[in-house]
Order: sequence, then structure tokens, then C-alpha cells
Amino acid sequence: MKDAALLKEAEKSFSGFLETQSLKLTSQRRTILGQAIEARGHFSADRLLDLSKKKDPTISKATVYRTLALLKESKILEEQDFGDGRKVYERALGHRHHDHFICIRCGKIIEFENDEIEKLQDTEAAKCRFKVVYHSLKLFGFCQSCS
Amino acid sequence: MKDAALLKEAEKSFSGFLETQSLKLTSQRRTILGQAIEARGHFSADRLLDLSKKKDPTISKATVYRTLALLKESKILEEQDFGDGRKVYERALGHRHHDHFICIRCGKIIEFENDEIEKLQDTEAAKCRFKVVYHSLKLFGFCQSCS
DNA sequence: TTGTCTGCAAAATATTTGCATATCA
DNA sequence: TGATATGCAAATATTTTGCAGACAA
Repeated sequence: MKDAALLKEAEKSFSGFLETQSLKLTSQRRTILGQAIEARGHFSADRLLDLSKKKDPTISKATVYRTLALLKESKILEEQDFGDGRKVYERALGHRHHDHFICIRCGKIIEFENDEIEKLQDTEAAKCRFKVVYHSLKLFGFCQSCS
Repeated sequence: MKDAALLKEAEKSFSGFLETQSLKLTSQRRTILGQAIEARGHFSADRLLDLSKKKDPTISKATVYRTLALLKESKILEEQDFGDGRKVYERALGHRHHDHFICIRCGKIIEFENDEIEKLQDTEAAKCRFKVVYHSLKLFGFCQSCS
């Protein structure tokens, strides 16, 4: 999907979500959403603030954090924690579920999907009578160029 | 293994580690190690500080954090992050590798082991020419009593 | 018009660090 | 004795919050 189409879909989705909560689509929220979609890959709150400020220098850190919470709630973004003490975000809308390799030398992140692992997780959960809502699988190590 | 035997093994392991690094086994480090082994389950730095202070009220936060780093390095403890913004620790010495279910209602943590999942992870890593050093698999959802 | 938002600065949370003094080996 | 460790307080880093004025519906 092209960026423009993606952004359009995201805006539609976000404004729909905001409406259901009686919240408003402000110019700041529009800008932040736009930059989050354009950012691609994984980005931190801080990076999103920088990107957003380039479009509108008056946007504040507080608004970015508050908007990130809404984008997460509306399932447009997903929050990840790669263990460096801060949260990062990635687009969830139109992006299939996947897990991550994280290179502990260069920081590169590689995505992968494996249905078999998912199935085994469900089997294991059933054994413990546990109902899985979401999961996080991270493989830390060395990527090809670092090993 | 009984607590006393476990503690003895941990002390032996820790003092061996400290020696190789030309570091000292101080009374504070001994106290903190003792409380970490007695704590069982998962505990935060803050909780370990509280426990340690009961044995020696002069122990400081800084020393607990510094000692936790050493206990992690020496493989006596393992660091976990269950996504609530702080790190928790669990004993690794004499404790087989396992993954976790985390109940998002009551916070209960259930451990599980699954060799098949581990194997599939390795297979998947090999496909990407990625060398896995350690991994983290967390299944979030509802435990039996919360669902 | 009115309830929601915003920017700002201050607060909260978890962890780390500089430094003078104390302690282990 | 000398290198390492400690406690304290201040510094970091990230995220959250209170508040008074601004804005969307």
C-alpha cells in the first residue's frame, strides 16, 4: 500500500476512534499521526516529537505522549519494548503480527512470522488454563553482519 | 534443594566470580545476595532494598543496584521486564530456563517450559542467519481465576 | 458555548553517577 | 597499604500530570 493511501486509511480509522470516545481530531493529532505513519519501522516518543516539530514547531512533548496513548488504544500503533529502558512504537494498522530479532551489537531489528510457534504457544497456554490476549517474543543475539 | 544449600552454592559462585574480577565480597554484598536467594520468585530492586534493609538498615539503594548488576553478570540472577516500567529479577542459578505467562488482571506470573518452541526459534533464527544468545517469550492474558 | 486540548513546567518513577569516606584483602 | 566499595545526594532519562488559556464541534 502506498504511503498516501495508508495515511488516508489511518486518518479514517483514527477519526472514527476519536468520535466513538467523544474526542477531537486536532491539528496536532493529525500532524503526529502523519509523522507516525511516515516514520516507518520502529521509533521512540522522542523521535516522533522531533519529526512532528519539523511540521509544527509548537507541538509539545506532552501532546506526543498523549497522542501515542490514543494511537495505541485505537490499534494504529503497537508498543514494543526492546529492553533499553524506553518504549518504541511501530505501525500495527495494515501490518501483520510478527516477532523480532534484536542484534545486541548493532541494534538492528529483524521481523519474522512463524505460525507454528504461535500454535505451540496456544497449546501451552491451554495446558495452564491461561487465556492469551497478546504476546511478545524477542530473540536477542547477533545479526549476520555482526557475528 | 534446601535454602541453606542453595545459599551456600550461590555464595560460592558469587565469591568465585568476584575473585576473577578482583572485586571484594563485602558484608553488604553478602546480605543482598542472601536476601535475593531468600526472596524467591520475582522481585524488584526496590523490594530487594527493603528486604536487605531489614538485615542491615544502612544498606543503600545505590549498593543494591550495583550488586544486582554483579549478580546478573555472574549468572546468579536473571533480569526480566514484564512491561510495567521496572525490571524484576529471578534466581537463575539452579533454575532451568523457562518462559512466562503474565496475568494482565491480577499480575500473577506462571512459568512454563517448551522445548519445541525453543527448537522452532532456532530454526527461524537460522533462516535469517541470526545467532540467538538469549530470548524472551511472554504471554500476556488472563489466568484461570481471572478469566 | 462547553467540554476537550494544548503547552509549559513541575512531578513522578526508576536507575545511575560523583565524591568523600570507609573497608576488604 | 592501596584498590575497591559504600552512602549520600544530585543527576539522568523517560514519562506523566496540574493548570490556565486555546480550540474544535
